[in-house]
Amino acid sequence: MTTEDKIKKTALGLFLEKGFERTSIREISVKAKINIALLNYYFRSKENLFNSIFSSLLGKYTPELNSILSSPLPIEEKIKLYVEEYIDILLENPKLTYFVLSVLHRNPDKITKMKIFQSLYNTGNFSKQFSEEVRKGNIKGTDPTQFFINMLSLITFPFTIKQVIMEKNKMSEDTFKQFMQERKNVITEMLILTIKK
Amino acid sequence: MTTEDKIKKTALGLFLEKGFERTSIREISVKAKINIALLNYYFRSKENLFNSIFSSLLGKYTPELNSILSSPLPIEEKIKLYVEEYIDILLENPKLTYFVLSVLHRNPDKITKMKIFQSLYNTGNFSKQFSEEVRKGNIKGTDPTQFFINMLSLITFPFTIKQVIMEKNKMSEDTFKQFMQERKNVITEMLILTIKK
DNA sequence: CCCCGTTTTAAACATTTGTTTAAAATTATT
DNA sequence: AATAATTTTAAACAAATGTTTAAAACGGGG
Repeated sequence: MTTEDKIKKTALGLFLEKGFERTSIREISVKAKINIALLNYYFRSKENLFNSIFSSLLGKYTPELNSILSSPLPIEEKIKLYVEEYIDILLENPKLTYFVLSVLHRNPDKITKMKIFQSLYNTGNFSKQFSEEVRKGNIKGTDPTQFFINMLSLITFPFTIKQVIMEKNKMSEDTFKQFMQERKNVITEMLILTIKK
Repeated sequence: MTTEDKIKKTALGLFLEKGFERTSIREISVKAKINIALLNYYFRSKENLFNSIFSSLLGKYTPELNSILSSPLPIEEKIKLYVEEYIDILLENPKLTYFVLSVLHRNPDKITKMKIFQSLYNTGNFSKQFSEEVRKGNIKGTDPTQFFINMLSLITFPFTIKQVIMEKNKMSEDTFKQFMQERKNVITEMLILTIKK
């Protein structure tokens, strides 16, 4: 593994675990067993390192989600696939949601500029299809924006309070995973129930 | 206003806006127009100041929400009231949800100890009533835990991505408020639809 | 008016932070 | 093998952080 990759991998782990400000570049360098100066040699700054990592991470997951949303599938299929895929991603990376939120709240002004962010909430195609189905009389006339936010909320929020859920319901890591697997159906059925005539 | 209150008020504003680590005690003291040392005179440390503020803030809102959950109202009424009250609280304090999440992720181990946290997710009474209604055959047999998390997700998550929602849909501050007002019905109807036989 | 507890002040403290420097080591090129 | 370019190193930098000190200012009660 190259030095650059060692840095990125170690830093990602720490950023996910402790957040940006609570992770020092010294901690990264010690854990990655490289000299501190290398951090500023490969990336120009801590901020830059973070952005690089953040983009890589989102770039790893967003294409799959977006391809579902922009596929030619019927809307109910699409919802089902999206929910399942998104939950699978978050089961693989449970801290992702809070990670994204923390970036959002640290740089509240930069949102517009970040393409990677827009691709995470790429509702354009979906909303169009949704409105079309409403027009055709196939589904109930709900606000597409409200609907999409419902879907996002139901999928992602539980992961931000994972510890609370586990604590409250005395779950192990495995039971939580199972809980989220069951949740795929809970969410899908709920969403489809809302739009079904 | 007493010095202590000036500190708490100023610090709360900054903590909400920029988070714990990005807010320095110097910034607080300058903005509150008090000497830095007073911060450690009244509260013993920055951490302590934060905890004090955090408890005050949650203590201001949780009782109302808990009184709804533990009231003798029928479950559908209860859901409606809870959704409305919670959204009203968050409209008044939109950063509250992320604020709580940031505490949760900064102190992932301390959760159990914090009583104030438990009172925020005080599902005991509600789940009991929910199961009872299922037993009586009044509502569909869904998992109360899943249901409560649905409710929490639908209510709180949109506030954590407020900027994204506003940006994406070109909303002003006022249209966002209106959007969340409409959302009260969206959520209530959705939740009741899920449990209605 | 003076004393005493409370409150406020200015200054300094030790650490930690991200970043830079300039030389050394390593690798690649001719 | 000699030179050039890249990578790594140890050390230092300035700035910012939370916290503490010890003296000063304040205010009410005897």
